[in-house]
Amino acid sequence: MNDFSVQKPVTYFEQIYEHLREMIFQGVYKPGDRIYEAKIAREFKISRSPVREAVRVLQNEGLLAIDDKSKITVYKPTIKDVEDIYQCRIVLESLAAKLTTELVSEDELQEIEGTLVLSKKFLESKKNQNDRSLIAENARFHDLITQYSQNNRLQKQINDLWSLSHYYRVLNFQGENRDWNVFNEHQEIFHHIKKRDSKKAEQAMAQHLTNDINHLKKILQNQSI
Amino acid sequence: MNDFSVQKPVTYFEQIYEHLREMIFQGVYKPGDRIYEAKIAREFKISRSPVREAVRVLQNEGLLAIDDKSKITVYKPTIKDVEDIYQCRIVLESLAAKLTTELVSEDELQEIEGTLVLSKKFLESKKNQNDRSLIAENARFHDLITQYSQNNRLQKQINDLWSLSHYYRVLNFQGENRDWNVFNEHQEIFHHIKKRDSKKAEQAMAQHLTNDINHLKKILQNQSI
DNA sequence: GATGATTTGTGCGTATGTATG
DNA sequence: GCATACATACGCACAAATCAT
Repeated sequence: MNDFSVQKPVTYFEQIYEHLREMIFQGVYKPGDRIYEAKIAREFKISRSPVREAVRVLQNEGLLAIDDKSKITVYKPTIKDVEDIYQCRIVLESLAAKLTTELVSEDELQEIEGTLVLSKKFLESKKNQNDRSLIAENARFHDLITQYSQNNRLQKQINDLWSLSHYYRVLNFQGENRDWNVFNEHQEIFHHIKKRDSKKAEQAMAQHLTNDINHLKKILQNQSI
Repeated sequence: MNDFSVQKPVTYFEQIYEHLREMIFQGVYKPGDRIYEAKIAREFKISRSPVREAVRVLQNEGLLAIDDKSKITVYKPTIKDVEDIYQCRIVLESLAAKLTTELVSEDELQEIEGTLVLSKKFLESKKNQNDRSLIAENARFHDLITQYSQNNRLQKQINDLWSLSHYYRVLNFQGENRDWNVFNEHQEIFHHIKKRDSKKAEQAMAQHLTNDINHLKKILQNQSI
């Protein structure tokens, strides 16, 4: 007996949707860049129909903007937008931290701890700035806490916001010791989760994200982006 | 000189998107109902392309579900889903109440108070159950508070959640005096906003929504929907 | 501006899959 | 099982709007 079963082929729509998302996250498409339906369709040798559908969805999510002349561009958040996004993230991710503290299993705790161990390793061995793997590990920390909250809707809401602030994630680690500060804040959050103190976990998450946005604002002011 | 300028014609896509949303809200399409792209296209004598795009977007929002056989149905939340949605609404709408308290103008305060005055009128004159205008006025109360928070992202997040729980909104007013209780809770929230006590406004909103979901769960258990 | 090349909005046909008798 | 009806996924064509020359 085996578990083989025929899978639904992934539609072009889904593939293009994921692809565009990835391109935006990885910075291949940068904020403000123009996107062409037709060009993407040609690139993958498919018709424009599935591409159009993907574009509409990404626009609804906010990752793409379509102006009154139907010009499609990659979303470029203003500073005010980023502040708005963070205000939402603060309350939603704090909720996630609270729920996760109440529900997390031992195995899951280990998973979270794993990201901290790795982060520390990266930090200590790090000579170069803007280490991608560190950023990824930090993202994973937040992501696991979101997942373990066992609230699908919360997960989607947080993910959407997360996507929208992708552009600023890298900036967040610039400046004196912000990387180590983030690490310490993550450790504190984890500590409270492990101690099953949901109230403190919630507060630590809120504080962490508040620090994030404050730090980000300081950096953005300096380089007047 | 006048301010005339030519407007972009509203695309079929947008019109269909709004239309489907409305149909779902108004209960013309009920949870679980199947939807046919082709049928909608025929109904409005347009092609299926714009309809497809609208359907994709609504699926992404969660209002429509597309199963592994591409069958399109109206989203039917489980009780767990509703609880998840409310957990999110509680933190987001509390944030909205807080922000609005800090930012609201005198005119806007009057707008909010207006919904309370109308609600009261409807309640007192009401002999029949499930008064549509009362429900609409209550929705407007929440909507104004969300708007006046001046956080666009928050507004979109709350609106999406709101859409997803539309189906249960009517149930919320069933049962002994729940309609009056809702009114009193709204009045309390308004009171704190007017007094510019953002902390209390926030708490009152959280309490109100907590009462809502508890009431809803009680009703759902009884009729084992 | 006028012209030609793109690009988007929409209509429509075909292939493939699913349900039903 | 088979044939028919119908639904969706995708490709393609055309018109109108836009942009560059």
